[in-house]
Amino acid sequence: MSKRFYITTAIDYLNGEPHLGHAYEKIVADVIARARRSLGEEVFFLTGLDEHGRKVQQAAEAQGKNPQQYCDDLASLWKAFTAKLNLTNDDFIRTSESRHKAVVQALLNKLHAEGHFYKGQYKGFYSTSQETFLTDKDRLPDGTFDPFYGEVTELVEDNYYFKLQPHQQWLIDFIESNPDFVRPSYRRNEVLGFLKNNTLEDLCITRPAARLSWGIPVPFDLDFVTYVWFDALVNYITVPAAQGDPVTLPLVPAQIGPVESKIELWPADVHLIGKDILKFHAVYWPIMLKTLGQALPKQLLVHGWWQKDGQRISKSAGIIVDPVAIIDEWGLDAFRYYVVRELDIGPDGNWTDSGFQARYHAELANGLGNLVNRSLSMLKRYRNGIVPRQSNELAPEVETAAAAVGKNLRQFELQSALANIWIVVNRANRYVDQTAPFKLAKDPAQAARLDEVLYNLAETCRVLAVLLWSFIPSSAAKIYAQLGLSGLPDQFSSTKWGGLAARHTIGEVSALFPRKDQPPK
RNA sequence: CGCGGGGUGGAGCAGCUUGGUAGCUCGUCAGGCUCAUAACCUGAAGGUCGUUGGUUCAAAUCCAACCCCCGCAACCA
Repeated sequence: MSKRFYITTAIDYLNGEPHLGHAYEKIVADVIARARRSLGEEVFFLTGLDEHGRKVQQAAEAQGKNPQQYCDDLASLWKAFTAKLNLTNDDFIRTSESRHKAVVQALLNKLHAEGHFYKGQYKGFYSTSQETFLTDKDRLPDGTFDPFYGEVTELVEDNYYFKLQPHQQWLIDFIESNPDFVRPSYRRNEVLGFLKNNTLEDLCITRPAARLSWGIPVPFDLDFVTYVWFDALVNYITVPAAQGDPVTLPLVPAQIGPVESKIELWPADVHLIGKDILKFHAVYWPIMLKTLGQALPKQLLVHGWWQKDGQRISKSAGIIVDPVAIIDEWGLDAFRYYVVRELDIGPDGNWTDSGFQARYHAELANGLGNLVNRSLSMLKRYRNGIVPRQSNELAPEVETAAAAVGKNLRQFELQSALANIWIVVNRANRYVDQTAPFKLAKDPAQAARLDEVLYNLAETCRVLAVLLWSFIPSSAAKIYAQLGLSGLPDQFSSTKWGGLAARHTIGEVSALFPRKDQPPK
């Protein structure tokens, strides 16, 4: 068995409900995963939750729950959300799971034994009421701390530190010699700029258990729990280990569950992350992996943030986009389509309700939906839904576009892929006008020509379903069903022209994306 | 001299890596069509591509300087 294409998302910190940003990242990952499978690769898609840390502990206490119970309750909500998004993840990691603890502890022991850690003192200003350290950035203009923090005292505590400084130079060299390691390139420049202009400070990888109990105990010193970021990053390798990936076995001497599969995953092909956590993934994670003797991930794909109406998303200010509400009103595929079409992977984007509705109507309803509807309706009406013999008039253009889409998908250019798909949609709509099948139908002498036109339209719809599969799978499946085809349009190779057989009978026709000119309420 | 992102017809964006008729969606105006989800198609108006200078036969695209906007505490991808 060969190594699978392994793609991960960031694991979401469990202190609230999923919002637009979470949904976006997961959908992008899912589109990439589906596309790779469609292109014939074996894929493993991982997402999950980051559950440890002070904020979770506090939130649990506020609700009178123990942290595990609090996490279990919220985790079921988040898992339901992945289903809501129709994600095809192959596993779902939770950092409070025993398999994860086992791996984190094994890695800590290994690194400790090899001398990568040392015990040192941390000195800082500590707010007892908020249970947090403050820095100079937290000071008010007059130098004091906000009364919100209560009594602030200078506190000294022991912690374990991970030596990073020895790793700075090779990491710079690695990033410079691997231009695709961080994408887009401006994010790569950002990391290089940081590494070249700063001396790496050692990473504090523990917290005193007396102060923070909700974490993974440090196996060689039970007075401490693991720092959440060290804990969280390891998730990417926990799952390969749990799946029996041979290259991770040296890290986990103890078996951590049923390991019959031996799926080869590591190194990850893509870590899809937000721009805010780039440093953890581009600096700390590579160093951790290198010291563990593991290969580095092939690529960090860094996406931007969404704004809403030009303003930063903010729960406290009520500036939010609730993905569940949008999906319930407009359908999942409309949501999946919009976020991928509107925002390229990299820049920040801006959600507006009017922009969403404009794309829904112009591109999904009027463009794609109407094309399928008019094409198949005419086939139904003029030929009783029976596919005429093959005609290749649109084949060259459709195949050219399909090739471009295939290339886009391989390179994670999802926005461009959709643009190329819509070239086909627009071409086919123009074709209807140019050939006017509704006029041909009135003239018995034009029957052969009408057959040609109807075949080209139906076959174009079929190819569109295959091209659209990764993005809007339910709608792509609906197109296949309306064409009377069994199975799913999930193999890119079937974009090859001529898949519809003569004399095949299509299914029932209905609107894919109904217009909503009078929005409810 | 902190770091980064951005400034393209009325709105929102793509194009810039690998210089060579400025493209997309919406909106506006005029026309066509009637198969289809008041959908589709055609044409038109509208841009000194932030400013200035440079490289070049040729720059939105490369280089330099400058101007303006946004993000970099927390909730948060």
